[in-house]
Amino acid sequence: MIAPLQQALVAAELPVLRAHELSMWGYVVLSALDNQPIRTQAALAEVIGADKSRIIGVLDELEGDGLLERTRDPADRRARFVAITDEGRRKRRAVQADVQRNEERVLAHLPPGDREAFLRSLEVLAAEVADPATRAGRAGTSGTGR
Amino acid sequence: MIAPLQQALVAAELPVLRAHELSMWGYVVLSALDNQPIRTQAALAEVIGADKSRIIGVLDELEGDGLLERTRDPADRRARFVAITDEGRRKRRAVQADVQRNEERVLAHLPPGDREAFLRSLEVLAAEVADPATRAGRAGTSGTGR
DNA sequence: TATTGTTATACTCTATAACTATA
DNA sequence: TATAGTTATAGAGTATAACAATA
Repeated sequence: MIAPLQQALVAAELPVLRAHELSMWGYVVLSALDNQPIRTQAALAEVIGADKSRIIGVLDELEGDGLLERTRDPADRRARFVAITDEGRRKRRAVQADVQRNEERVLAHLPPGDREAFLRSLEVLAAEVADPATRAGRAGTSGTGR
Repeated sequence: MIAPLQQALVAAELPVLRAHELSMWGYVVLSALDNQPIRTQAALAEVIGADKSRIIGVLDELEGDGLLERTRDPADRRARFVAITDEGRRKRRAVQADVQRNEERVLAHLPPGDREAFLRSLEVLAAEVADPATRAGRAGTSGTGR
């Protein structure tokens, strides 16, 4: 049941992102950087659950649009700080507002009590899968195998 | 929040499917056929939200494993009936049992009330995205259904 | 030798467009 | 001409491997 739901949510959000000239991953990156400062690109990649090589084109584009800045770490000249700019923050929040409007429309037909419980449950479950150790022992869904 | 959740659920179910030597789409097809009889491959493809050309390899494999049968429609020799076999039904239900065990483990940490509301909401939302006409508030499918 | 960021390559899914055989 | 099923081709997205600079 979750699969078609996510599919529909993504489909509903794509036009919003396109209107702001932002890719899906671009939005994910800006959101991660707006939520907390992240030092290196590798750390950023891990936070958003992507491969480090996968976000490079995204970072190039965001930097070209002035939405973030990359600066070399003087202490370790291999690494690059990556930080969201004020303009990036503005754009991220504008997009987020539109996206949330979309989501509220989807949730509009749930009874208020169910709706609250649904969102609360989503947070619990998302935290659970993000870090299985946070909840009671060994959920065991982390076997990525490779 | 939904994206990583689905990702985790799929990741958790892949080993189950592999243990039963069944592909993701194979499971989807068997489930659709077990829920209701479907006449043509095109109709089946639409029910599961896939392109008609995409399920052919899946059907070939399922048929080779004796999990479903394809027979020509005598009235229209272009079309092929597609029906799940008893063995297919057995396999589908065995897999479903394992999959549900997985899902229950994920949901185990929700308070009972939230858990019920969560599943209830999922059903509402899934139906909503599957058939947007229901969004007007249980208007039913009285009229010309497409 | 190991690590950060980068580039290049290969693989998986998916969608689209031809092709056949019937109608 | 149109349709059901099939096959072939092309594209997006992703993962993996090789690479350069620095440690």
